[in-house]
Amino acid sequence: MFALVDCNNFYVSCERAFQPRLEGQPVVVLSNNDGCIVSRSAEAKALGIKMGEPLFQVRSLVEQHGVQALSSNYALYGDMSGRVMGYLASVAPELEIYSIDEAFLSLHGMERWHGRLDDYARRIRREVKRRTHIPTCIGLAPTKTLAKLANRVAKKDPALGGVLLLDSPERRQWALEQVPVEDVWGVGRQYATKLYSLGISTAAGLARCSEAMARRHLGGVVGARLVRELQGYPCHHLAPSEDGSLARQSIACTRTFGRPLSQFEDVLAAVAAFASRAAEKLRRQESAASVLTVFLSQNRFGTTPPPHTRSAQVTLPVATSDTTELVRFARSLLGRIWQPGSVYVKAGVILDGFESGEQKQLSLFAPDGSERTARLMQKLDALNARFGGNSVQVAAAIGAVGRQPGVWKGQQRRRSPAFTTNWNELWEIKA
DNA sequence: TCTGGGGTCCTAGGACCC
DNA sequence: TCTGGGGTCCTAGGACCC
Repeated sequence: MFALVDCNNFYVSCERAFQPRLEGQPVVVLSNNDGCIVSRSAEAKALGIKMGEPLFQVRSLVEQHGVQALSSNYALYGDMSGRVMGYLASVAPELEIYSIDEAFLSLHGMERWHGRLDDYARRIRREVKRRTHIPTCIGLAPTKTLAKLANRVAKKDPALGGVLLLDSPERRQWALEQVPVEDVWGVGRQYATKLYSLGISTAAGLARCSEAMARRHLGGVVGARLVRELQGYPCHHLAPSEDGSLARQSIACTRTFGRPLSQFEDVLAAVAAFASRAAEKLRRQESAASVLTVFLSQNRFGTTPPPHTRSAQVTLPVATSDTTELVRFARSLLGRIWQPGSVYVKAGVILDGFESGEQKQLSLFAPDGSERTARLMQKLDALNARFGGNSVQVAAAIGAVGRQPGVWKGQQRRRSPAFTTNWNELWEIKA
């Protein structure tokens, strides 16, 4: 039996955990540059504010109803996520951290120790709330896809008290009939449109599909597995994370600038900073990358024909996690795609092609100096961990001498304090 | 005026080989 | 003009996820 634990309105709930005045209020959390809505409280949803909607399009609604709009504070959310996941890791033998606010648990055979699994889930839910102030819903079912579906039903139906267990054919059928097909895990816009045109509008309808039909219309083997999972035959297993961290196969750092940029030095400073961040993440998971991509985008709104994203990629002679080296390659790739006179709104750096364990052995014989570099990078990470953010950077990330630094950075006018992660912004308890 | 930032997996098709 | 039948590896792009 799988359990999916999903935090409700996670970013908003994190903010509320430290700002009780937000309780009961319509609240939204905004994306980078305060651009789009990425998390909504129930009250904000009730006002008709949609997920992913640009703030400026709902400005009047926000003002009219006094919606609290907060800039995102990822240091806070990451820290809160760690607390929730840390507790969940203690309630089941295996945990797969699926995203910042969701985890799959394997509860196989746990009835023996904990009695009815839905009762056990209710206790977990209560305890997460008590420890972190984060509300959750829990779906329990024989497959991951059904656990997602159970979770979704539990979330929509208050009578269920946040927990739904699908342990009989009747319960399962009942739940499948509740859920529109577009809300099934793995069915996006394209597939939903296709399914509706085939007369399939609910999860129950999709579960009745033949394998041939699923293969034909839903991306081959992906669709076949999806239908099997809805029928109760597990095709996806748990990918447990040993220490709570996830080893990624690619690492990206991309941002929309605070304002459009046309000076090479300004964009270079951004790209160098992105490469540095990506290298940091890379070292944290003890990987080394052999493929580096840099891209630049122009404004994609209100222009015809749609403007391009230019990108360039290089395969490195030797996989590395050395910031200075990655920044050097990133700079040269940027030079390749840079077009003087163009105006750019966004850039990004992507690391790929991580080396495997055996390949890493070879680096023992890497050119002289690699060990020195490794020690330097350790010190760099330690300093930045201790003094915060970007205390120590490579020069290119700061920008040319005499230029204003970080002009690519956006504004976060509505950010809450970093209650848990910054000494200067600790939560104050007034006596 | 203002429009996010990460990730995953799979497939098709081309290059290349025998 | 006719011009096999495999196999592998790689990449670009599409679809999905939160």
